[in-house]
Amino acid sequence: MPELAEVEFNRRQWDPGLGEKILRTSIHAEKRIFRGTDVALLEEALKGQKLLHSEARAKQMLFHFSGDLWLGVHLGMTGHLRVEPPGFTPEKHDHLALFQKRRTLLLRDSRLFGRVRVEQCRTPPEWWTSLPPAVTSPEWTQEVLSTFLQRRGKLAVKGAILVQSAFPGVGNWMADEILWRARIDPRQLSGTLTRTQLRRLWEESRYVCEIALATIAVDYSDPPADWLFHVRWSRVGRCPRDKSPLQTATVGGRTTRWCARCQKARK
DNA sequence: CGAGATGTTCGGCT
DNA sequence: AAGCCGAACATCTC
Repeated sequence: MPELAEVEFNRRQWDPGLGEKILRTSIHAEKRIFRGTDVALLEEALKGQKLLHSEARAKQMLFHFSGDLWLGVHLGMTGHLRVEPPGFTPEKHDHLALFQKRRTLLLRDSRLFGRVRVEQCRTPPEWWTSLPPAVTSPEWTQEVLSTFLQRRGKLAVKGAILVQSAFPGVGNWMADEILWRARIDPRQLSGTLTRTQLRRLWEESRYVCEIALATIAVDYSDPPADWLFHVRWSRVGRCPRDKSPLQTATVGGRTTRWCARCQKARK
């Protein structure tokens, strides 16, 4: 479920708990999502602290608590956040539970590809502050994009879009959406994009991120009806533009869907 | 019942 | 030697 906008949506699920104390926590400490994490901080230090603020960037979330505590959450492939009534008994895959007086904040992740981290420090942790500039930010220029694509010239452009240091927050469906809108064949090599293709890739990357954040992130509502999004999971999907059947193949290591008629490899 | 899934990381190979 | 590729991680669903 979680790419850029879904991550932002999940972050908001814990908003009802802002400004309120954590009375106690419950964690499945031996699970993989806590690898490399000081679970003692979660089990002890968080007690009595208030949830002050939260933020999402790329596929990461950061929750700030009093006592200089910072909780980082990555949802992996199957993670999600939700709220249940106070005293809720965590279920099999509810690996982290924060109990407040009026509700329970939960993280569920069945496949355990996600990650939880905790740190105690004055300022936000380094892994957070060193995240790359958002695709929608002014720093994400055509120039920066061009340099990156040249450096990864032998990589299929689909694979390049999945590189988080260059397209923070963009995942598999967003990559397909961007390429479909930019009319670029996902198999085309990054180093061979024409100037026009580069400009379209830049524009559509920003557009897809912006609109996803304005729809999915807010209330999980659908992006516009003409997006590939609505057909890319159907067995016999057709291109929203020309109605020709979508192609399916593994590109850049992931299942990729595109329209062979309007996404042409150019040289 | 087997294949595949909206993600990351590691190890091997070029 | 940077960088590409496939495998592994763990569980559920179609």
